[in-house]
Amino acid sequence: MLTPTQLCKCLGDDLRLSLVCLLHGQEEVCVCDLVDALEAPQSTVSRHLAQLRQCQLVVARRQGTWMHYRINPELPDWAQQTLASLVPPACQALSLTLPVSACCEN
Amino acid sequence: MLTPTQLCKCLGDDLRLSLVCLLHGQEEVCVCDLVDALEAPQSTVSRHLAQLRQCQLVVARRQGTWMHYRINPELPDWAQQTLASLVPPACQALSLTLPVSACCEN
DNA sequence: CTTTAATATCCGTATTTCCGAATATACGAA
DNA sequence: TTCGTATATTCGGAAATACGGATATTAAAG
Repeated sequence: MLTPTQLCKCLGDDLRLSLVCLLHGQEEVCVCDLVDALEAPQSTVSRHLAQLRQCQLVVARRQGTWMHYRINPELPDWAQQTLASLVPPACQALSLTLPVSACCEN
Repeated sequence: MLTPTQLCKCLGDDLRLSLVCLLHGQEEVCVCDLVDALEAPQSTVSRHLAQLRQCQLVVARRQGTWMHYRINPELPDWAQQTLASLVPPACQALSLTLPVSACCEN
């Protein structure tokens, strides 16, 4: 189960916080779009996504070869509220452009 | 200025999150009480407090040889809201007993 | 000035975290 | 099958972080 310390560890890294911000804005985003948006190596993005998955912060859905990620909709209330407080200022601080443009159909 | 990533880094450690929880409950707490409450070496507590101070998460007031810490009352709204969401579940997850009993007379 | 108490800082070591190229895996199409 | 695309995992090294005993600093008291 997700603890406050774990959540903060997850969010205490620019790249992971960026991922969470990008996902927070919309239903689902696929990995290739995240790689594009962050201009980071695919292995780096994938590794951080795995970490977020392990904490249950995000969930993944496979569709063919694509993986679609989204914020875990079953997050406890305190975690959802934390994200709600943190994401808007984080988007600004990290200069993220939302929403992510979709490169992969669907 | 405090960024969301920095705040999360600060809170992403059991001992620092415990400190923040203990402080969030009351006006001011002095270092000796924090050391008592956490049963951690004084140098460790002091080092983490320095880190929290550096991020402006807490402020200190000297009174004689004692130092009294409190949550920075001028924290931006998003940070205050984050603490409000995070502290209650953190207190529980970290099994913290509040309030801290005062060993040093004011 | 000396001593004592409270707190901060230093510093060497141990641990954790991060990185990204290389490689592996999963899947659809031919 | 075999190939190509999307994504995940591995792995060795670099960088950041945590630890706590020893020491320094600060201030009150004698």
